[in-house]
Amino acid sequence: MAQNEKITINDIARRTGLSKGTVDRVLHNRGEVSRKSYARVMEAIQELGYEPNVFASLLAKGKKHLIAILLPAHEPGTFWDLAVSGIALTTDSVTSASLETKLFEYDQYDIDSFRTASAAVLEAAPSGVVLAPMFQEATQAVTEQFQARGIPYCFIDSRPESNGYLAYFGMPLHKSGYLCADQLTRGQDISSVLIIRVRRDRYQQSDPTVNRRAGFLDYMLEHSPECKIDNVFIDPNDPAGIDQVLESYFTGHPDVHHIVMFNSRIHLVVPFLRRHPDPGRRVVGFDNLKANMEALRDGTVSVLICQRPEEQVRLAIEALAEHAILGKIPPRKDHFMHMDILTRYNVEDY
Amino acid sequence: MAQNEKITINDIARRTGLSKGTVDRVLHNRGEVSRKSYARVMEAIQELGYEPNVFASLLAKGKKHLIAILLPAHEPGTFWDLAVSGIALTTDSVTSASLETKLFEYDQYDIDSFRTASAAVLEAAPSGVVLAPMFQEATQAVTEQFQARGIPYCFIDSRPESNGYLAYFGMPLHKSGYLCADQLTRGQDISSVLIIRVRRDRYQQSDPTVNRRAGFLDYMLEHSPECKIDNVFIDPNDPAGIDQVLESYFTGHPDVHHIVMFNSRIHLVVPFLRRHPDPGRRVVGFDNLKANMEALRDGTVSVLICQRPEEQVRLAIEALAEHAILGKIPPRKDHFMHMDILTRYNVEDY
DNA sequence: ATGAAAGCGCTAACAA
DNA sequence: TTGTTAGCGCTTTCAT
Repeated sequence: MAQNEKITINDIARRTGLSKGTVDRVLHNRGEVSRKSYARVMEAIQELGYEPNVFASLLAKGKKHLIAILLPAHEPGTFWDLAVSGIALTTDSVTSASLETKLFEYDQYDIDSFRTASAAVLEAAPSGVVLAPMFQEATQAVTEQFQARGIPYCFIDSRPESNGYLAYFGMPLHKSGYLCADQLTRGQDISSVLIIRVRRDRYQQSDPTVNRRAGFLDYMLEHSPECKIDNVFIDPNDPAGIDQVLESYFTGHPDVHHIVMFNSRIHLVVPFLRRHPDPGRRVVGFDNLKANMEALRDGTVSVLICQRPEEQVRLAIEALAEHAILGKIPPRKDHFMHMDILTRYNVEDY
Repeated sequence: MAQNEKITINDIARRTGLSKGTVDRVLHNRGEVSRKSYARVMEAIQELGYEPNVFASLLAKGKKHLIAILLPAHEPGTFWDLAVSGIALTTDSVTSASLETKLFEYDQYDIDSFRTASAAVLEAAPSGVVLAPMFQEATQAVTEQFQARGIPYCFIDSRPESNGYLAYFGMPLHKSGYLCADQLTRGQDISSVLIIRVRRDRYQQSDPTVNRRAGFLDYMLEHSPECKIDNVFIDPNDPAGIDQVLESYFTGHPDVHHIVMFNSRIHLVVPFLRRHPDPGRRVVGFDNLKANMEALRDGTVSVLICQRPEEQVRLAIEALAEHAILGKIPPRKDHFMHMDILTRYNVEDY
């Protein structure tokens, strides 16, 4: 397959009787080349099987590419904290010599902070940006800017309906709800489930959990149509309130042993569950937050469905890097990541 | 953190009043440098915060590193077929410009073919080798050769007791048996299990499944001590015989609904199971062979526990590459990979 | 023990 | 439109 001796642009210059300069021009088709020369060069490239030497190229241009990462602030122990930790994974030490990443954070409950952060990204004029679509219109607005300036961008976690992105890396949401239901019920008939939800304010946020919930309900309808499904709402910032809500629910429904939560915050209810043990209980949540994993270890949570957010950002960065450095376009746009099932017996090496 | 302007060996040459040549000598400490110069250079490196430019380095030496992959022949649809497919994952297009991989295959049932393949590897004088320890002594023998010649090597899948390897990537075997038992029983009490085993000949092979089985039995002892555990042996090359064995077992034990197999070949019994459906049956196997995944999809197999062999070889190659190109030593030697739990509801995106 | 100099393959600025 | 040339940062050979 590989030529025995490496073909260089010198070889193809000689072969065509043109100069390195001209060859380089056609290689990066930056015009200023006659049709005829162009054709000759292309032909020689084919025949000789020329392949550019990335190292030489990178060395010669000596550019550092900037990849901007635009995400909600990563409070320790949150989902976004996990995602951010993925930035470090791009240590592909070689690539990294010509890559620089910069994190732009915003308050996921404050659309203005998002706008500010977006402006900063544009200001930085990166070669690519990784982002999660939190605020629908505002996201739409920035990405239009990106397109106008020819800056490629990748979505992670979820993905708007728009179409100009280079690639998307995330979990298939509807399916994840389906899987979640199967894990909760173990494929057996159950009579009642409690869904714990976070009260959402009118933040104009997109809510990825609605699809998840839909998947869950679809499964239940198909497999356990008789099952009674209750919903309860909690406020993440009010631990006492959480206790109260659960306390009152469970005194009213001592027979409910199946609990599920569709976002990453199952850990919020763990303290209550720990104080009210129930050997017959089964709890399923999402995402490998540290607090969640701990609850898995001690058995408070039965199953966690995870999506490796770090991998998602790593892959997004890599896609962008390959695009910036080598001009590659990912063959597929949408990359649905595998959903990992975590139990106490396989958490350790995650 | 990063210096504003990139520091080069010229900078440090100038700073020390020495030449590029000398600086290079200390950088790669290849002697021929006076203590004094050495110290001066080291000091300057510290002060200026010099970091080598990988591209320039690679360009200048223009060497291609060869990584040898020494594995059992990858009959399509087998475990090793999956592993081999991981070689392609090392397309880290940048790195790959200076990396070449070569696959050396042998018959896993023929120790002589292994010896021949090993010899070929040594002949090729690679910069690193990835291997799985199939034959204990023979493996010991080659790796000693590797060490003698300063060739670093990584184990995948399993790992001998020896110690000279650069890194190991594989599944925690005992734990995988434990997890397997939990998935089979769903944490509930069960009264009987059938373990299907492959009759092993006296091939002097190492058998990774014994640890797995041990983990499984430990779990059962702890959680379902009353459970009756049967074993049945099949011959992979005799489909008719397989049917017969199962037929006769199940007519004698119609009450056994839990089936498990500790190697990657659960697909061997799938045809029989398909012909004898049992809605109450639960089957757990290992590894994402195509045939296994199919059985998962149609419900014949309930759960598959997988270890991403492709990832293992990718990681091993990368470790070797980093070592060869950049002289990096992986911080950890043993990398136990996460065990993926696959059900019909999350196979699709695997 | 050290320095000088010729590349590695490609890019980009400048001439022609 | 095309050719020439000076690097990019590092390695390596050959003098000294």
